[in-house]
Amino acid sequence: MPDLPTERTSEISDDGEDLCCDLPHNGSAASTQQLQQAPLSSEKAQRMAEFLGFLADPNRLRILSILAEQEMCVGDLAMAVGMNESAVSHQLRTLRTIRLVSSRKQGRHVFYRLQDDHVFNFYQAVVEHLDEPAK
Amino acid sequence: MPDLPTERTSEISDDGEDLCCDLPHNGSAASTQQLQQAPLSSEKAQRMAEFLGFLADPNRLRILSILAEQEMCVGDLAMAVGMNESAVSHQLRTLRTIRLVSSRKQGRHVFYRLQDDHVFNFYQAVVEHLDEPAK
DNA sequence: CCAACATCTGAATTACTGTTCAGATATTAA
DNA sequence: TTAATATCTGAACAGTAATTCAGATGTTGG
Repeated sequence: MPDLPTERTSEISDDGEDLCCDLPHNGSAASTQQLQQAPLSSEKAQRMAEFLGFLADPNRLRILSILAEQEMCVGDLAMAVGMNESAVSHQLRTLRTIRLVSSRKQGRHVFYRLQDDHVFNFYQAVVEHLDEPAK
Repeated sequence: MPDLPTERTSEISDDGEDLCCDLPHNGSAASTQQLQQAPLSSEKAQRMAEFLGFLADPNRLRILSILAEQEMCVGDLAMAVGMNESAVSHQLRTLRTIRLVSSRKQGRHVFYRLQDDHVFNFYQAVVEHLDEPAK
């Protein structure tokens, strides 16, 4: 894990009386609390984190990047991303569970594809996000 | 990242519809591989996963949701999200390290805010994504 | 100076997640 | 039917990440 060079360059030291922490923190919860809309509800934050978490894996992203182009079966996917089939199958189960992909069976093969345009669009958004220049 | 060691040596077995796996997988890579573009490079997938992974935590999202509204210091953030200050500080260090937030020091307080509009916009995109109806 | 406060840090514990392994299920050809 | 293929599954393992804890650093007021 990267570490930050512990930057501690502050010369400001006027008595910051004007903003929030005029009182000791643990006693003045109420006064502090009225200042904004509540943070993301725990429940919603949970859903968001879950969704992002499912996207936040290199191998899953590579799988999705392929499925964004074309439908593909498990074995070929495994080959394309360089994982063994069991691992791919596990990941696909995950992706299927949360409805990021759907599947259709044909003979002994199971073909996977992105669940819908919504998924595709979001995937594209992330790609473009990181493609941006001067990041 | 291991390669698939499984050996498949068999024959064609068509069931009337031809898509990919007419041949055992490892022999027919070329025919299978007419992907328009290679899957996401490992390196890029890694970066994407890293970025998404940093977002994929309920507490970090709640912190960001607050900072999307206004600058805030550590103690107040801790109170707002219901974590102790040490945990928040750890998370903020993470967020600072990857440049999702920046900070300014004022007296004994350190105020955090979103690093830039880019971060804000992406955060909003995720929020809207999950706000969508009939998901 | 000292005491209270705000934040930060490292280490340890805990919790989570992805992969591997061994084997189960299902489909098809011979 | 059996053998080969394709996929799936659960359990164990390994690596990673988040939280807690105890204490360190820096800041302000008395």
